[in-house]
Amino acid sequence: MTARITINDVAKLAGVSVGTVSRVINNTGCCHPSRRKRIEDAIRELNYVPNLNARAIRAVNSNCIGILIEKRSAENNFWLQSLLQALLQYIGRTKFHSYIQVVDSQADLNQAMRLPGNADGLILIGRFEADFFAMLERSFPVPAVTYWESMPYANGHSLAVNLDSGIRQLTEHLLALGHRHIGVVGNSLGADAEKSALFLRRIRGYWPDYPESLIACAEVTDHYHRRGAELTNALLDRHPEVTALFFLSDSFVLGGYGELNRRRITVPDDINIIGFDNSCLAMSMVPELTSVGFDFEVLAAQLVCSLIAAVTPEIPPPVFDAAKAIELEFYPRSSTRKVGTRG
Amino acid sequence: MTARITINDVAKLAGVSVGTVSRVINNTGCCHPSRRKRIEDAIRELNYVPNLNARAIRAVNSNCIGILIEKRSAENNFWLQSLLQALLQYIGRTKFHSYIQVVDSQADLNQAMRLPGNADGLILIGRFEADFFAMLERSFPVPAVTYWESMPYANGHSLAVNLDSGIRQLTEHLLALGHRHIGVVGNSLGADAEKSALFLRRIRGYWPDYPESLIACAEVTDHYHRRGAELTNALLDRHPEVTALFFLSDSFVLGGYGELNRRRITVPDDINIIGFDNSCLAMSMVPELTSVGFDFEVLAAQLVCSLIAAVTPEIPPPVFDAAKAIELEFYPRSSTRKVGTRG
DNA sequence: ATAGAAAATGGAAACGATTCAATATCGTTA
DNA sequence: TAACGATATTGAATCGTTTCCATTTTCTAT
Repeated sequence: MTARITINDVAKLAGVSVGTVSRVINNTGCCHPSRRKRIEDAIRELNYVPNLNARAIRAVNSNCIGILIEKRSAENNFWLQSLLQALLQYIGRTKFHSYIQVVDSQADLNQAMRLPGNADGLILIGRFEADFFAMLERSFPVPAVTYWESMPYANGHSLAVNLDSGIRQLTEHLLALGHRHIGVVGNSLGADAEKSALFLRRIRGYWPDYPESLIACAEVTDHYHRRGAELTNALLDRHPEVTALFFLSDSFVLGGYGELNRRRITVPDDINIIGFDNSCLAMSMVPELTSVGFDFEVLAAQLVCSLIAAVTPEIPPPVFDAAKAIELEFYPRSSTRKVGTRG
Repeated sequence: MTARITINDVAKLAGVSVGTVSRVINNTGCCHPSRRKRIEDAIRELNYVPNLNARAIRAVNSNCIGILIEKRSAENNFWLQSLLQALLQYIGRTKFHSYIQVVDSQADLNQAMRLPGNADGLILIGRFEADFFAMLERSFPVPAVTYWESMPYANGHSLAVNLDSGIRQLTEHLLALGHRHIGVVGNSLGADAEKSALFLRRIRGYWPDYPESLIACAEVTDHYHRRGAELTNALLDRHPEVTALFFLSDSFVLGGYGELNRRRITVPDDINIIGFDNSCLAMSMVPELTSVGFDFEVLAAQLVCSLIAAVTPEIPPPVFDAAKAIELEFYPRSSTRKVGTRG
């Protein structure tokens, strides 16, 4: 385990001072071309890589974005992977680098001591406790962004989400295909509650008699798959006439799908299904799942852009207008089809 | 954006020197109880959090484990999430903290400049190019562990995997249930090739006439789900007599499952299916997927323990014998059942 | 009460980078 | 050629921490 190569080694080999090397690396100030070449050669020859820790201590900004994921959000969901991928890809196109950290917002805040805290700004994914924000504000006073849930945090900025327009698109899609008996399977907690309420209001606008019993929601905190199967089972017993199922979270889809297979009900021939989240599951299933959800590339771009804007006030305004609400996109795929038609 | 609180602030408030504060925080050396309490109070009052960057520069070890994920492995697979979760959980029980970084092993190695490189050791997930190891060896001379694939890297250590014993368990399970016509769906590239070869050898031990046409493998680099459906389709056309399907990677399961649904073939009543990887998909499907794969908690423990052992030679030998090959576990679930029985 | 050992503490160097003030170099013009 | 401004470069201070060494305090045993 040889010693790590430092900027001093480079300076010595190139026969210049460390300050000059630093300036060449960061492209700040000028440098004589011949000298610059000598330094760059030395860097290449030694395989020098700057120590980002040392840089982060001294420099005003570390060019690092921290991605904090709430622990529970890291479990039992299929969209996280897609979002992370999009975030990392977008960050990769900027001058920033990033690290990911999973934090347990409920646990003893002492564990927060483990936060590297060298980031210029934070992207928060999932729902954090208020205590956590308080700790963040005191101990890591850097800008932060999230979406959906607002942040009780001075340096925090939350992107608004236009949930209702997504629900509207979905409702209109199903109605346009000729569906009337649309069942809903989901959680009665958290975001799902908001979704089902919006859906109910929407569909009653078209069909005032839509019965609440078509909505099969229960309090679910784990075993989403199994509960998805159970809820689907109960719903189909209660309303055998349903022609479409709306799963409020993709986590419920697999269970519901299994129940359909058990009953030898085929998608989309016998029944249409639609998900929510646009997770990787939606694209991986066969037939592919029609879904409402974020365009993760857009969401990632929004989050990163508005964070960078907050971190470096001198840069021009971000590509995306952070003040504008994020729209949910509608992704029609092969799990929905006009009623009565066959593939 | 107030200034960050440093160890100096704590020392001033507690009326001691920074050295003493540092010693109290790190529990190194002794400290008078009354003074210790005063310091701890000051830390609490100021919400002081040590700057891990500064620590990492000075200290011989940063108590940080870097998790490097090869980019392609982060896409289109369902086991990564389970493994990461297990890794983070296990690391959380040690004195180490961690960061995750997705690196594109194929991209210009300049992007490697973005590696924080403050880690005491690295856990590598996925298949990296040889160039990457060379870069790692020169620029980040810290111990690293991975599994399955061996590492052409001086400081690297790869845990061996006993693939064959996992295949044996699976084969014996299916034969014990009465299956003879077992179809295989998977990739003809990479690890899947190894798996199918081992399976073929195994099953011919019991059933010498097992025809190679039951193995439906093709070169797949993306759209695993769709290819899974296509391969399953072709296989069922060719061999309508199959009573069990072995999916070499869980990525193929969703597509295959969709094809079964389309044909109104029910699992496990009409056909049994078995996966490989023990991904979160296996537990999320209904019926739950019988699978062969790593017990991710064990794998995570092995990886972390052997890395920690490499990082701190003075600690007692790890809980797990790093020299011993990792066994694949067999997880019987409800997607397999004795032939001819009904639920 | 006191010597000596043990424990606790303070002060300063060091880690590897950036950055700023001071200095050196260069090219241009009077 | 000397003076000047512009540009390059150096050297040192600095960031927040750990760690070493010297010093002071406390404890124990005579």
